[in-house]
Amino acid sequence: MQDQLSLKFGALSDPTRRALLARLAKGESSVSELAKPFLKNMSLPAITKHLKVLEKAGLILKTREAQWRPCKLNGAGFEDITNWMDHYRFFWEESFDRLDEYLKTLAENDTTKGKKNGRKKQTK
Amino acid sequence: MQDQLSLKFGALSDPTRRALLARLAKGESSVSELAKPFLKNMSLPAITKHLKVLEKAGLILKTREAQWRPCKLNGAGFEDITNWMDHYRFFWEESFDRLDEYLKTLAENDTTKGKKNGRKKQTK
DNA sequence: GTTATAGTTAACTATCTAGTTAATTAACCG
DNA sequence: CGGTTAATTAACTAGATAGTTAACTATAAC
Repeated sequence: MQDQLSLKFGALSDPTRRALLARLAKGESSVSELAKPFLKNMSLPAITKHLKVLEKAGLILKTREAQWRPCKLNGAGFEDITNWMDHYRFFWEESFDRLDEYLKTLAENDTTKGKKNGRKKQTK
Repeated sequence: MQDQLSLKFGALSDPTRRALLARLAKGESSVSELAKPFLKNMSLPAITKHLKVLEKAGLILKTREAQWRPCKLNGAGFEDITNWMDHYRFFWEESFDRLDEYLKTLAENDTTKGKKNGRKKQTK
């Protein structure tokens, strides 16, 4: 898995790494601070490795400050995956349209009028 | 790697699978038709496996028609990854803003000295 | 039924991944 | 200096992944 896009998607395919990113989305943080919530489930070297994967993928940046290694999100690192995703956004939205149509059909048989297209993200 | 999001990102972390999706974005296709461009580099069972990964991740749908197994994109399967990405879109866009500002700075003092904060990590 | 086409499954292998513990490097503190 | 804190590196392991070839299933076509 050598190309950047594969490295990035690969990096995102692990829940621990996604959780680390979520934490970093709230602000810069040191390795041990980042590790804290995970130390019940895994060791510090495991976190070091996860961070290295994220760094190689270009999703985070690591700097040095005394004995700490503050990490932060690398916003620019999300560009290419976002661009890739955008090619498929159409299909996803289309699937909403089809759902809309289906619901409208249901609604019609119900003598009720359709509500207007509530396309929303967040389904969590 | 069990959760859906991990399955999806994992599925996307392979260039062959992304190429298969790109092909399917142009329309439904059978397994051997999909496989054709890859048969110089890998066997048909390899493609069967890749398709299975994509199917398990919910990114494609496979049906039956006589002896063929037409595959197509599952638009709805892209929803959760798109939603996940949207949480980070802000950071990516922010990085554009910073770049803008930086370029503006350059433009202003054309005779400048050093770069203030070397962005390392290429974007390739 | 036999043969051809489309695709999957089985069995195996090499490499990668995600974790471990133990040892090591590096910076700071008194 | 010696000790503490922060983090990495090394060496190893279990299990997943991506590929192989060979054998199999299923539908169609004669």
